[in-house]
Amino acid sequence: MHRTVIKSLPLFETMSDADLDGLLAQATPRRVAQGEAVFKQGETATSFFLLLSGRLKVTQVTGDGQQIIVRVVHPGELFGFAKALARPDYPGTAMAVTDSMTLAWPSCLWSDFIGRTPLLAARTMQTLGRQLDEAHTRIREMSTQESERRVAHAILRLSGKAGRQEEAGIQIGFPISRRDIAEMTGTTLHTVSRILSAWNTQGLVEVGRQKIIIRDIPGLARLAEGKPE
Amino acid sequence: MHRTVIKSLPLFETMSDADLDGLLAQATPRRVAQGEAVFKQGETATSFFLLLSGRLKVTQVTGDGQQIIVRVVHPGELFGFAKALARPDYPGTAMAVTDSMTLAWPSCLWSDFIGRTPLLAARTMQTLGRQLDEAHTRIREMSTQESERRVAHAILRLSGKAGRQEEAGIQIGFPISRRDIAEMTGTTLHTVSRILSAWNTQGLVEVGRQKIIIRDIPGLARLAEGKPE
DNA sequence: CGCATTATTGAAGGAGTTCAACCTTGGTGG
DNA sequence: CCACCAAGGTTGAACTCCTTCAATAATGCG
Repeated sequence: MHRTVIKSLPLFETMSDADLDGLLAQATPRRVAQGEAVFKQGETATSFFLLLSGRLKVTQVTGDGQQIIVRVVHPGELFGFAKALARPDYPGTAMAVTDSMTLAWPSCLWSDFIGRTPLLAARTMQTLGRQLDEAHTRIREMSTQESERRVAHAILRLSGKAGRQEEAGIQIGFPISRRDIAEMTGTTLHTVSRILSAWNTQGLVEVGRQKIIIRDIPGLARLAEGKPE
Repeated sequence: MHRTVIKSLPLFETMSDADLDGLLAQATPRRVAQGEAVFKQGETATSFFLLLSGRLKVTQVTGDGQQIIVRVVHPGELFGFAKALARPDYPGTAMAVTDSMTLAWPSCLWSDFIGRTPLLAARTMQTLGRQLDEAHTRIREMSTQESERRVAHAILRLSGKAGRQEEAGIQIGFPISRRDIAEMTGTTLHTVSRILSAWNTQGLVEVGRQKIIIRDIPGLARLAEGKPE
């Protein structure tokens, strides 16, 4: 039933129809409503997942209650593969920011999953590598850049991954709050609010409740690069 | 010649002697003097490496010349496996902080390398996962903690990986400057200097030129956890 | 319609950066 | 062998970006 969707994903493109069917036979589809969690930080990792549609955010909470957004999961991406890290539990909480569809496999099938096609293992490693690269980018930005540039970078990244062309500009294709952006950039919702308000006045973006439309991508990019206006 | 050393690494423990010999036959050993680079950021990734002895730091430079330390490589760890990310170039510079020994394989052997033993692929993925986890920890710390706690965490982590028991306490087993710590924690060498001086006065550590001896691990741990003294 | 969630904005305060000057240490070469 | 110098380290003072605290407004869901 999801065959055609999955078949079109780069992750599975080299897999034969028979193998794919075998894989799908063991998967459980699940609908996740907005605001609902697929799994919670610290829970035993019983499954790993593929996001078919919608959007998730993966968060971590620190001992003293502070929260950060570790990753945004886009359709076609694997998530919750704690077994790859040889971890018994999920390191974060995966929550739907829009109504989403996931496919779940039991964790014990992980080695089977990546053993099936050598390419699948390689692809997964590449995904991991890309995430690592992104994490290092965030670290670099947090170390060296002021918050306005970090927010600009974050929004540009989101627009690339989840941008929808509208008349007014490119809109981030899922609800996103000031707090979310703050948790992605290592600042406070107050600072984000001030920055977005300023950009709104300058005509760079158009903001609303849980909504951001980018009107001037090059302008934002210039800000992100730290160039003078 | 390095057989016994390598054989004892967890990475290769399940490999047969014959396979190991095959692998070693294709590897090139190389001595790297302190301060010398194994590879530089942006260079074409012609090889991937294993650190036999010594210690490396992997750094990245931003467009505007700011530098951060992405990772410290300890003996027995793989590094420079850009091919796993399907990257053509090295994302950072690997520099020896002590005289080191490395083993290099041509990049084209990477798929052969991880294909040889399924376990090797799994292990590499776990390594990648651990690095990702560590990166997220750094992001979390940089988002939520003041610099003193971050420095405490960084030093505790180093002492765990490279600590040497001395009479005065546990010494970090390689030369490390204030600047290095600043580049690992996202602050300035000035701030690190002030923090270490204060700790020195309090008897938590004993500092010297490129040298740190930890005298009170529990005390540092308490600081790292943000507990009141 | 009411209330919770999200967002805005002002004011005050502080942690850390930046700038700057000076001190230490160890290695090198005259 | 010791004088010098570069690299590493310390420390003060000013400043600033961002957080924190606080109060108010807008939005949309039940």
